[in-house]
Amino acid sequence: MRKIDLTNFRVATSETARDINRRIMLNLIRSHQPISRADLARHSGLQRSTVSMIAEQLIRESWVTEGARGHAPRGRRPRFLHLNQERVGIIGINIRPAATKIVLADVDAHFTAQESMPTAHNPEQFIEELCSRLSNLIKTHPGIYYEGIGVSLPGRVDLASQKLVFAPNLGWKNVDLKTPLEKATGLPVELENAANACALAEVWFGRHPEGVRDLIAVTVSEGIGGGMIMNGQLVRGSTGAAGEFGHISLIEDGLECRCGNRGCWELYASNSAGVRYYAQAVSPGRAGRAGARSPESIPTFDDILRLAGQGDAKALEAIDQMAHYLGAGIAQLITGLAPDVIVLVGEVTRLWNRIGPIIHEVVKSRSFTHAKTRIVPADPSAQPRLRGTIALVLQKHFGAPSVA
Amino acid sequence: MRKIDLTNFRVATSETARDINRRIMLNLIRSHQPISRADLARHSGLQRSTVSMIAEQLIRESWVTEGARGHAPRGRRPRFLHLNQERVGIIGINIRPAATKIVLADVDAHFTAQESMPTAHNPEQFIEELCSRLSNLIKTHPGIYYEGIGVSLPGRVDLASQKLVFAPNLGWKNVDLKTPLEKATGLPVELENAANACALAEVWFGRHPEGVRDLIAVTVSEGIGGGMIMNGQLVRGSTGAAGEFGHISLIEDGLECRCGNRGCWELYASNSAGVRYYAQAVSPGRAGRAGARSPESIPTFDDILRLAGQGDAKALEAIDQMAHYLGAGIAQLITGLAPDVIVLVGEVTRLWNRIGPIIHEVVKSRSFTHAKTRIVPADPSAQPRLRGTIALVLQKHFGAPSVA
DNA sequence: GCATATAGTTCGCTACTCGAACTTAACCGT
DNA sequence: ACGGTTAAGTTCGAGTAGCGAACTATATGC
Repeated sequence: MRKIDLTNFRVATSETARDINRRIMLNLIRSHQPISRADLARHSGLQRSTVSMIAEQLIRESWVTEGARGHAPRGRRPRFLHLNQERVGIIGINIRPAATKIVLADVDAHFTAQESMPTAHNPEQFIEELCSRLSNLIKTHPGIYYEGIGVSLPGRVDLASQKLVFAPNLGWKNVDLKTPLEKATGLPVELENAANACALAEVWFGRHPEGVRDLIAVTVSEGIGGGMIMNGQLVRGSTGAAGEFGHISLIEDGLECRCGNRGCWELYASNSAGVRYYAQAVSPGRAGRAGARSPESIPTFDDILRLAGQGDAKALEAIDQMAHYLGAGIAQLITGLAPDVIVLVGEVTRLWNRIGPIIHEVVKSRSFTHAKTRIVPADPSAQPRLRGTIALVLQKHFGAPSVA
Repeated sequence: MRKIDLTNFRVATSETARDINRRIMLNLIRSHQPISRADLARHSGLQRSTVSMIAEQLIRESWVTEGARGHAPRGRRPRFLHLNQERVGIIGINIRPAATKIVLADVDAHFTAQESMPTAHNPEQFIEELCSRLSNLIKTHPGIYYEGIGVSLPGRVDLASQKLVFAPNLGWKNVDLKTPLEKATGLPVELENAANACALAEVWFGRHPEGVRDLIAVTVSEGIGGGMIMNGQLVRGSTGAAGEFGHISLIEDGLECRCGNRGCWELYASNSAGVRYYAQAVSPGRAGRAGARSPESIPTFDDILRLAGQGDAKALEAIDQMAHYLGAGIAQLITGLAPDVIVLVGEVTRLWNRIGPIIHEVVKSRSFTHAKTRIVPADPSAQPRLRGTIALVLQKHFGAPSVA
């Protein structure tokens, strides 16, 4: 039960009922397609007449198409409905320090076009390049209803201004991406933190049972990020800063973090931590700064993953240590938030066979709660960040209507 | 934007619009009373005719009464509407190990009757006694529409079965309170964990600005409990176990907790911890179990609070240490969840002048986020747990309708 | 070819909101 | 005292939506 927000509510009009039932229909078609009108009526509890009216509307707006006739043992054969894959185009943009990916996706988050571009250090320059690529993408793919643009960012977005507040890995501060992109394309733009995008992707496209409404995505890369879905909706906190699990402190007097705190989770379980563990294992004497060594000799996290995959003892040790602390942090999340699912996102999940059992064991020994949280790795080939950007736009049509 | 739950949704009927607008009206009247129909129309954006229809309905159902005429500089004078204080009776029950309190409250959570009873060790016996007291309460207060019964419990309630899963301080396990109480009174019964009840009380009756939709209540007594409101609604997690912040681990290899984990927050910041700190300060040699001393010599937490209030150095030291760890835990909550407000509930808030600054300082040094979380003590005279039980029932009529 | 079963449509009824027109009730200046 | 002005509240016809019964369309099987 939600409290009505008197600073921001919407009254019901005569069209509200249709809006609600329309969204329910869209969702039922999405998850049961192909499906007949009669089955929709049975699943929803609405009258067949009402379902027919709504279906007609959805077909007119080409959200839905009427497909082949179905087979029935007796009686008139149903006419199946399904979502119109061709109609909807959603543009997803994933901005990362190394590169920015742009995709064109359909309603099922299948990518029909993909391209990559460098992420410029200068935001103005980057935006200019991005806008021209977007115009070009739209021009070369005509005949599509573009529903909007979703953007995933390595930083937090301010709720009120919709500006990127701070992205340490990009070196950007207070950048307004929304306005120029909307101007250049004429499409609505939704911005979201990368971890939040991953959480959305899992809820909307992940292979979780219906009824999973509390889910946490943990992104492990240079740092650790988090995205939370509680009661079926994204939790952003008062300013959009909720989910910064990378900076919860695991160790009271632990290592100093650039955030000002000590013992932050990401100092012990991120890819950077993995690199540090490996460096210490290789040369225990020179514990500490990896920067003290010459650049060539510093292995990347990818190197360590590869070595670990090949059975290198020291790489495995580093990975195991990371896994241990991943488990320790995840145990905290389970204790405090008791979600149905925690999804891990990041390169390290490639060694899930190795780290999965370690994580599960640590969690088991440290979280007493009766919550039966499943801990699973995200499929990296599914590109969770990009799929999240699609979910961001899809939500507007498939999400519960904002009412009261 | 919420995802529609296809396992549990409600379609809209022709009455849905009325239901939505009715709830909005009730909330507007609640927060602006006394208010005229015309002002309601202005605040809601509904037509005056629609407002009049709804108002008529609410008056007929005696949720609302028409009060005095207002004054206007020009034109017809408005007829003010306000909530009908007399009509609604909500019964609140707060079960604690020491005693159980029963209250009868009106719409504004003002208590019109209060009584206390011992909390029996045997749940069956307790329920029997409670039922007879409730029947008696209802009999002696006729002419009231009883809307329901809210119960606050020192333990977690299973979401599906609505049974009390486990209440360590009561020594109860798997107790079904709902069914017998509903049978005895004929009223709907809502159960909730005490910390969740406190969070609800703050959101519905607390003096926070409208628009506070993310709030955490932290209850400090023998242990530490937590209740979370995110996006304006209670977060219970997959099984109802969300909010067990007392068992997030602050210190990796800290003290062993009965939960099986180590370094749990409540071992360092609960009243029990305060008692331990004091014992250690008084006789540093015999660190550890307070049980080794004779019962008379063991000061209760209340004693320590009193001593600290009188300026006793060792009591103050114990309280300060508690405050330090309260701050450390709260910093974690702010980092991870970035709520608008954190409300502290418990006897220790009586020394807010002492502990407030310590908590704020620790939080400031440990949570880097840009979240501007306010940390405030709950007013103990307001009886947050009991008011929460009222909110629990009030929600049903004043909360957003469950739609889609 | 007729009984039966199921899918989908049509149509009158009811509930609801909108918005314009109308009624009611106050104040004010002459 | 009286009409002008203003705002509150009511009435009523139009539009939108869901319900449910009756109806049409189309399949199977004996």
